[in-house]
Amino acid sequence: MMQGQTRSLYSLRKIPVQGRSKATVEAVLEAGTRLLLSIGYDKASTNKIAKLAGVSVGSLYEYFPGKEAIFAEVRRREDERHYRLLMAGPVPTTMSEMLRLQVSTYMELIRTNLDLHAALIREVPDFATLGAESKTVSEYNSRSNTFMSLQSSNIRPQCETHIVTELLTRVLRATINDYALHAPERLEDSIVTDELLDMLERYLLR
Amino acid sequence: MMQGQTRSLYSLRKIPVQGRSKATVEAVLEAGTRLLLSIGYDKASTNKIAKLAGVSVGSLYEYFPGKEAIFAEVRRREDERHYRLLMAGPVPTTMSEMLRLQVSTYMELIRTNLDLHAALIREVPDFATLGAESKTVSEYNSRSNTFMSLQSSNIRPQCETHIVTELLTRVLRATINDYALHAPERLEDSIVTDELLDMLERYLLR
DNA sequence: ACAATATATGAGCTATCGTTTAGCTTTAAT
DNA sequence: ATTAAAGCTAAACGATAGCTCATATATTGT
Repeated sequence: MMQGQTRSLYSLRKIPVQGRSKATVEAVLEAGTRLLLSIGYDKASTNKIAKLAGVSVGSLYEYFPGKEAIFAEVRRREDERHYRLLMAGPVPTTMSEMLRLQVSTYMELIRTNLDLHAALIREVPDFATLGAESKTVSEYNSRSNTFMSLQSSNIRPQCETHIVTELLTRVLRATINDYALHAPERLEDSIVTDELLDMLERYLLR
Repeated sequence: MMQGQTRSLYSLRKIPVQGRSKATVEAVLEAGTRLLLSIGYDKASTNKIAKLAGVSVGSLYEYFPGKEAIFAEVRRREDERHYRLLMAGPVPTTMSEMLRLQVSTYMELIRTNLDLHAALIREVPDFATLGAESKTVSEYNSRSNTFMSLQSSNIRPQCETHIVTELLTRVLRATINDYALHAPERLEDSIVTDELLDMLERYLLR
């Protein structure tokens, strides 16, 4: 009499196999994004999303357990795009290049769709996208880990390296997010990028 | 035939004058805080808040235009507490002391009521508390501005000082917020405070 | 051709949302 | 003592939320 496992609020309920159902899912994601931008997270109900998508609510619930899952999926795709951008350019060879890659890539990601990212940062918790690591993500992570262990001797701070790495990552992401939400015009100002980078470099390097 | 001005969604609709109405407002704020912690922002409705406060919804709407205003007020009070903490200790005399004051005070503020602050950071937009600057806040700000202009010659970065100040402020706040939300246990680790402070100092000072 | 599976529909359910209102009680000022 | 202002109550409104289900159609594999 056991029911099926309790499913995550943030993942697909079932994966579409035929073409039309894939189209349904895409339409829902598209409409969800549009509504997120136009009326905001709170007022974007599943009914409205389905209507705008030209799909029945029933169909929506076939694939998504609720609206959180819709936006989590939108975010997941942006994350994917982020990692692809990180992999796209030349491979960094120095710590300094690595930092510059991180900063400029994340800035670029956000700047090319500022409103969407602002909404995602505000509304979609990042644990929503935890779990299922895509191929791109795990590939990047292993590349990154290898790089870090090679560079570890060039790092100034004396405390445990994972503390340092974590700090850098958080400062970078949180700060850029903060600008995106509260002072987006600054993201156009290369001085801010430069100063942030300068700060991270001075901290990290001898 | 003009209606009264459209009021802010985030400020009190009318200020309580008698003792019992002050008690009503306090009870609402208290209940709001409790519900925010127990069931979260989304599910904390005005009806539930009123019920828990032992007050009728009507009374609640007498003073608050909606639930945003309730939480905005909670946040305003925490902000006030923040500024009072900043003013409480000895006045900093060097840039380095100033940075340490900022970091340790904000950490302390958050750490003493982590769950509440996490919820506020997540849910209550900070523009909600804009406008009406309390006496404490404006007093602190003028003290701080005076200090900064005295110290400006000791600052390393060459770009405009308001860019630098803004960057420091954002890095500090956003990073600590990020730890509060995603890795609160780190806030207990003095190494993190030290490293963050180190980063800010190295950036700012010669 | 024929099942079996996948997909789509949308009316309609229950619950709760935010909010107003009419009437009642308490307090303060004269 | 009277009265105006301040405060309080709780029922009730319409709107909308999330979600299900009975039914129907499309696709697939054999």
